[in-house]
Amino acid sequence: MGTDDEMDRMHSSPTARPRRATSYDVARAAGVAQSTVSRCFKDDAKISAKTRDHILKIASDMGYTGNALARSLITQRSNVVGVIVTAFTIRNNPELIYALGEALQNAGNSLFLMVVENDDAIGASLQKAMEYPLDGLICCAQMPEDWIRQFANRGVPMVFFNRLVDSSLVDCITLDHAGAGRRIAEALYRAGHRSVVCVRGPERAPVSQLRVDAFRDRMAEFGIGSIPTVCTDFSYADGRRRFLDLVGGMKRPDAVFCANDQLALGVIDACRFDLGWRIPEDISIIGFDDIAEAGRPSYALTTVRQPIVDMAETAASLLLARIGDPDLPPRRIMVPGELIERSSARLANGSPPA
Amino acid sequence: MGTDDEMDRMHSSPTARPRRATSYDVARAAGVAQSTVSRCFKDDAKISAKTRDHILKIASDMGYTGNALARSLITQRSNVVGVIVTAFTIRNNPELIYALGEALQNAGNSLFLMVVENDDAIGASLQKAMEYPLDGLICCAQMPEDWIRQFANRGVPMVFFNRLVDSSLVDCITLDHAGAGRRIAEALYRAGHRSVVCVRGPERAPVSQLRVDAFRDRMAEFGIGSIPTVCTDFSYADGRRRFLDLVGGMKRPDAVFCANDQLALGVIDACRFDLGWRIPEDISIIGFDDIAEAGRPSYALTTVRQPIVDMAETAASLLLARIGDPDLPPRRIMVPGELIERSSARLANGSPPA
DNA sequence: ATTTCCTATGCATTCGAATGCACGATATCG
DNA sequence: CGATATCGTGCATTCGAATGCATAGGAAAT
Repeated sequence: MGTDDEMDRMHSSPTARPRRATSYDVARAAGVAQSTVSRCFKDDAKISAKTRDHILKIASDMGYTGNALARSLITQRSNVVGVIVTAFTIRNNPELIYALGEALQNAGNSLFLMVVENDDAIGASLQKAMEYPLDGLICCAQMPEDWIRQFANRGVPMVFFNRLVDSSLVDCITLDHAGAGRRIAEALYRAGHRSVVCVRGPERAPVSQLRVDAFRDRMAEFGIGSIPTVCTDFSYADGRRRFLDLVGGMKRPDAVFCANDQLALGVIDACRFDLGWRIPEDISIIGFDDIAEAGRPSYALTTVRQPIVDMAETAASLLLARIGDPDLPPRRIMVPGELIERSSARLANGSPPA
Repeated sequence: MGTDDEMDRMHSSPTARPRRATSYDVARAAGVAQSTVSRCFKDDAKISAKTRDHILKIASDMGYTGNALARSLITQRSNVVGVIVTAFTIRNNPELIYALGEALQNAGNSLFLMVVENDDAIGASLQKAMEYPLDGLICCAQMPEDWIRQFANRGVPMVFFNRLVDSSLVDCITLDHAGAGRRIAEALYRAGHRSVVCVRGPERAPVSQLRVDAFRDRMAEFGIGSIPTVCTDFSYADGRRRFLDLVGGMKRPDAVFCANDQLALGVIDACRFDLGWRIPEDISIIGFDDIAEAGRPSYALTTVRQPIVDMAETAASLLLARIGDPDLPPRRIMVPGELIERSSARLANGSPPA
């Protein structure tokens, strides 16, 4: 014979969303108090082995699982970390997402992902991130100062990834984009290249700015002041197209510096398939990032390696450390980019190109 | 002169995590009840314009934001959707994550991302997903039957992506992998290819199985029963290496069917750079997915297009629809794969290869 | 057998927002 | 001017788990 309770449940409307068992349900079934059930799932709790086993058995029979929401509400700790990424980052560095996920999950955290079209469209995501009591935030996009202050006021630790934020309230990890840009300028100049062009990313993309501006500044120091440059959306197709537009009206340049590898691949294909130029005999091409395709023999792209997985792991541990101790001094890590010499550019010391 | 309250805050320990303003704080400051503050943020609430403006002003001054946790607890609706993806999916179809994120975010939902190394390592993520009261789940990995039943029991709508689940409890959307596999077999056979090999994904990867098994079955129907096949981890490097192992001990085959494009790119490079075989004159190569690189002139890979962004959007709307109405009949959508003919395979009717 | 002590358990409160209900104030009508 | 409807607000409860405090019960010590 069922109790009234059971009858109630059986006769409830078929469309009613099934209710999950709560600690009260388990407590009632086990003949103990709710607090005792709660204590079953804490390691340090003082509870007799007998009761614990009894309750655990019943809990598992009923399919009971703690409710993370209720728990977070009372403990003031959600174990959820927000991650903000741009469309570009997802497409260009998918590995980053996976590495962040692994690192955070292994430390017992969950990942609240916010995707944004670009750095300017971050508003709605930040609003969401505010309403959700996140334990921390890893941001791979630019964030306005006042938002940073708001998060800081609420004690939400933040780590910026490839965005150097000028604030003592947050941690940063970034590649040394500028340093690598200079390095490339030096390498090209030393190898005798004098007529150089640049294929940038979007006008306001910080990463592209840093890379290309440093390159141009260093070249200017070498006396090479005029460097034809074109902006793109960072994609293969746009790189190919705009490069063709750029060189359409000029003498063939010696070398091209591209703000990322996708662009460089586009430029390579433009040279090979549209212009009939040989690489690197006719023109040197250098990219940035060292994505998987750059290493393939069809492209063999000379580029700067961005150790994205290492950086992701570092970002995660920076954040976890600060969650553990909010009073840590702000840290800003700058990772050097390694120049990977393949065969898309003549970099060896030699006679200047004809 | 500060009030006592202010003094308290200033003298509190520097390590104390700052407390965010609650609806009670706002209520006190505005001289109203907490319930009135709460009503300010609901559209349908009956509240005078005057009070609303007054409260909203104070709320914004105090930097008040609703607490999504507390709200979800009482409304039984979290507006958070779980997404489970494998490492392979992230690497191979990063676009999927972005498209899902966009679709879900535009509908007012947030994304709870769980990354898993492969289909077998899904357990921990499912545990997390259970504890979190998610409004729904999009799963791009295989899930054991009993877990599916558990989620269903709790009324969590689920959509499987590229995993055909034999359960009336969930929705599915998947490419017609088998159909496309057969299609490729037909195309190759019709073009005269008789000596064919396969480069598969991991032994137990469902997607690889469907594609390759259907291909082999169809070939068998044509009387081509023995098809040398090798398993890989789905990566470029493994594809290249294992293909070389495979063909090392045999006469050059007419054609290769690869379970995905990464593998096909590896095979192409193996032919070109390791074996010196011309494509497609010496050998036809067909891939699967139509990733970005497949379309580039350096590869010009003939492949099956998987419309991943469309599929992601469909998956999101399937889920949102079911969240809105749990009694919808289970739907299983099978998307046809379009054969994209580029120049890595001879498919035109012609004389059989020498 | 009595006291002491400790362990295991229950009780009550808390986290922050949503909401049904009651009630007071104001507007509307006869 | 009084009766009634309407609108706005407050009160109290709820969601589900965690935890400080009180206490019952048993074991150990005397």
